[in-house]
Formats: sequence, C-alpha cells, structure tokens
Amino acid sequence: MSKEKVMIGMSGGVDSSVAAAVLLEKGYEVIGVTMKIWPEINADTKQAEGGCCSLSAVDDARRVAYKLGIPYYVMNFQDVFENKVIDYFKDEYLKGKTPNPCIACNRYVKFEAMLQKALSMGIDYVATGHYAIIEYDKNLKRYLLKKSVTQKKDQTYALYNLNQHQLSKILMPIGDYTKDHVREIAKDLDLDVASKPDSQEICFVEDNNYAKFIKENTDKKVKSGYFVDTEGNLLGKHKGIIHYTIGQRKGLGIAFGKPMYVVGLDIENNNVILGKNDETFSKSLIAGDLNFIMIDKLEEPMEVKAKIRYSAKEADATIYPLEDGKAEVVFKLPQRAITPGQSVVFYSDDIVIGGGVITL
RNA sequence: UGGGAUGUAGCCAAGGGGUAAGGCACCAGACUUUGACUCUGGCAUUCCAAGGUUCGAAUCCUUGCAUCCCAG
Repeated sequence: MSKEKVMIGMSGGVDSSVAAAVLLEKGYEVIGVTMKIWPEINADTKQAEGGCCSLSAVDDARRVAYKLGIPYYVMNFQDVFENKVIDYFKDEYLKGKTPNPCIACNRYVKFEAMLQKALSMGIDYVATGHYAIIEYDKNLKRYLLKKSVTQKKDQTYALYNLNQHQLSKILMPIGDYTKDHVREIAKDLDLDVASKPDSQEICFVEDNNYAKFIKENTDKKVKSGYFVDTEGNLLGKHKGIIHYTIGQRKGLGIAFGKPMYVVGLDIENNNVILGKNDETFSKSLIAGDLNFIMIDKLEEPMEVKAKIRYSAKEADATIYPLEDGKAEVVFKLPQRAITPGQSVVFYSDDIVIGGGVITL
C-alpha cells in the first residue's frame, strides 16, 4: 500500500518547515512547494525578512526541503495572486474599505489554486503551517475548524472561508503544537530557520507602505480631500482616503488637544470623518459574503463569540440571518472601530462557526 | 496714527525671580501573517529681539519688532 501524498506549502519560515517535518514523521510522502506569487522584477529585490509569502523565502524553503530529503518545487501562482489578492486589495482601498489580503490569499490562492493544483497532480492533501486544527466530527458529519492550542498564535480568523471539500483535503499539522515547541523541533532538526522571526506586515508591500504601493499600481487618482467632524465642520486636509481606516489615530497630522480618530470614510465626498475615541464604538454590523463551517447555513438567530479583526478579543454577539443572504451581528457590548472590508468570524468555544465580510 | 491685548516646540498651553509642566502632532521601538488600536521611549541648553537690574531672569525694567482687536 503506497503512502498518502501531501503537498506542503513552504514559506521558508519555521512553521511550515516544521509542518513538513511532522508530516514526514507521520508517514506521509511529502512534497514541498513554494508558491511564486511575485512578479519577476521584484524577485531579487525582495528581502528575506518579508512576510509569509515573500519570494526570497525560496532559498530558505529549498534548504529545508533538502535537509528533510523531500522533493521541492516552486510553482507559479502569480496570476491568481494578482487577480484575487493584489487587485482586490487595491480596489477595496480605493472604495474606502479596508481589505484583509491574508484572508483573500488563503481563500483563493493557498486553498483554492494550490489545492486544485495538488489534486490535479494526484496528490491527496495540501498542508500548511497554519496554527489551526481541522477535525472531522462524526456527529455533525462535518469537518470542523478549531483554534490552535496556542491561543496567541491561533490563525483561524484568517481561515474562516474554507468549505467542507477543502477542509477534507487540508492538513495543518502544527495546530496542536505550541510555538515554542515548533521552534524546538526546528532546532532539533538543525533547521536554519529555527530562529527566524515570525512574519508580519503585508507580504507584497515593501516598507509596509501600502498607500505608496496602491498609488504606484493603479490608474486611478488618489485625491486629497478634507477632514471633517461628525457635524460636517472642516478640520483640515487629508492625503487621500486610501491612507485611512476606521479607528485610526496616527498619521492624521493635525493637533486638536485630544487624540482624534477616524470614525468614517465618506467616499462620495472624499471626506475623512474624525471623532473622539468613544465615537468609534458601535454595537452592530452587517456581514456579507458569508461562509459557514460548523453549520450548513444560518437559518435562525444564533448566540456566538465574534471577532471583528485578527487581533481582537472575542465578544458576545447574536447573529441574525437577513433576507438577502447577509447577516446582522448585534453585540452585547459596543465594539471599537468596526471596519467595512474586514472580516467578522464567529466562534462557539474553540470551533469556528463561520464568518463574513463587514459591509456596514 | 491713537487705545487695548498678546508673543514659550509643528499646534495648543502651564509657569509671575531659582534653573522650561502637560496635551496634540511627529519620530523610534515593542506588539501583529491585513489595515488599525495599544504600549514603551524620544522630542525647547531655551521662552519674539537687543540691552539692563540681580548671585540667579521665560519671569522685573527699557527699547525695538511682530500679530490681533477697537477706533480712524
């Protein structure tokens, strides 16, 4: 009987490297792959310290693969990445929304394009170094996505879009390991990446200057406009709506004696609305583009814990299905800076119920 | 040109003879697989200018200069 085959997405970081090692140990036939998502030109200039998908990571990943004795390939996913992540990212910002590119990348690139590729090659599974757990629940007859044992590193927030078919084909071997344990394993295996810092920031934007990136990569004009208060009074001039997001304080460049925050983006008038901190709180939101994992469909109101952004505390909320396929989320306590474009993810204890994109 | 007021960091602003508070902004770091939030640290050898009094002046005196308001 031949071994089951797994394609592991290797970013060159510790997590995916150790994930590969763990799969080997579990007896899978492991094939290492790094997704090439960057245009040719930038391949050389991109620094090694970049994000989860930075290209320079190829060298690191290749070295790890060599050490583990597994085949390694670089596969080209530039087109999907550009369409589904970069374009989406730019468009959303230009529309006054605040996108989450990591969620889009997971959804369309890693677990759609890469998974399809793997299956078409006769490979059984795709694996990643995400901190999350996938489990089949016999009672519910569904695959469930559950939080990593390392609460602090849990990445389920960015994975809520997975469907049953995808979940049945995905392995996340590191979900029940702690970060420290992962680093130890890397050390024991004598992997060079053992002490590589965790990735952060947007992987395709240099200097973390996303606004500059958008301006350089769009035909649309980014026009400056005015800061106004909630009553419509003029407060000053802003650099262009893409520079701002709800709840933002820094970078306004104006002094008021009190900290001021962005409380709204008025794309119609190209205004950025400013207010005090307590004006950033709100109690409900509408979410669209929903995906459910634990349940098939939201048919009646449900009590959940909801997360408004990647690093937010979960908050008690009730979700109500709406006629148009969307859902209204009503929080027990007001939440700070609910931001259109970001995702809400619903939990029941450590199980991901599902999630959606905040539209209002 | 008369009368009044004010000049302290990019903005606001304490201090009224004893060696420059604070807030906002800004910068740096921490946190973070998105954007943000948050946290920590930094940020006026100098108080419009020039003289003077004093052991000692942002603070008192003098003279300029600038700005604002009311008259003309």
